[in-house]
Amino acid sequence: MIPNMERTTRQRQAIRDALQQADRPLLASEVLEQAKLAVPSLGIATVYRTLKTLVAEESLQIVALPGENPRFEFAHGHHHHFCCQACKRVFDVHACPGDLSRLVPKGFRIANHELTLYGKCPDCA
Amino acid sequence: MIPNMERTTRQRQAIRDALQQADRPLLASEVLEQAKLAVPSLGIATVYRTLKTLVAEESLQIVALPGENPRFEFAHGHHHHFCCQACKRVFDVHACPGDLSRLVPKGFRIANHELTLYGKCPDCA
DNA sequence: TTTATAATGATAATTCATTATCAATAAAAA
DNA sequence: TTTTTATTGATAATGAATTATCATTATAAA
Repeated sequence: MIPNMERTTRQRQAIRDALQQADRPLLASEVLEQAKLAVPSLGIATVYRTLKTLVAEESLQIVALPGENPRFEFAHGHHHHFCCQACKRVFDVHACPGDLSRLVPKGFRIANHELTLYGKCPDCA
Repeated sequence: MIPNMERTTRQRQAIRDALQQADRPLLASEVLEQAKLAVPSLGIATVYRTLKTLVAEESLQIVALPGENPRFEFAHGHHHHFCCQACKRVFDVHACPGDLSRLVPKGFRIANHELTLYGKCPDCA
């Protein structure tokens, strides 16, 4: 069901490249769009298949923003995201607000957190 | 298409009550479950219709957590959410980390932010 | 009450992202 | 090369949330 990628194909390489070269998480549709530049015949089914395999082997992380379809990026530690309200692109934010335990009432135990910033990116500001 | 609620009905009252009495945002399914206690015949279509109207008139806010269906709560200013990994309930967090502009590179302009905390609530800790 | 019609609720339809199907293609072993 | 079979891609199917339909019911005005 999930192919284990025994063979190297142009399609898979193009999908990896698209994700590697983007410095931000990509939607499946964005991966298709980018990878099509290298392999115009690429189909969306291959994109989903490959994303699923890369997630299964923990090479890719899923970035789920509120109310948005999942985005994908190669795993690289704890970080947050900035969503440009103009161009809709999502950027990685490598800084972190740190300990947030002061925000919750006694009794709540924080194990993790996700922060999404909204605004204008440098290109759109 | 979106009814403007000219009439008061038991169903609408039950839906309002469910949302008002919960101190946390509810899924459409949770609204149905709660409101059914008052009006057992209540159907899911009426829940969605009423939620849509209340959102349209800006009485309700939509709370979109990463990878989750939308939740609904009566509007009450800027706040954040805590998602219990055990019971899956979402709690309001009224504190806020404050200014986060230090987290983003020069050129990014932050207009808003959403913070989701994950962990165990007092009941589950 | 009686009447007009807004609202309900069962359920069919829709939407849309994702997955399965399968004949054709291509990677890599023989 | 030739062969084997993993992979592809067009597209049909699926799944799940939400919305539309419409006959029936109930609100509130007359």
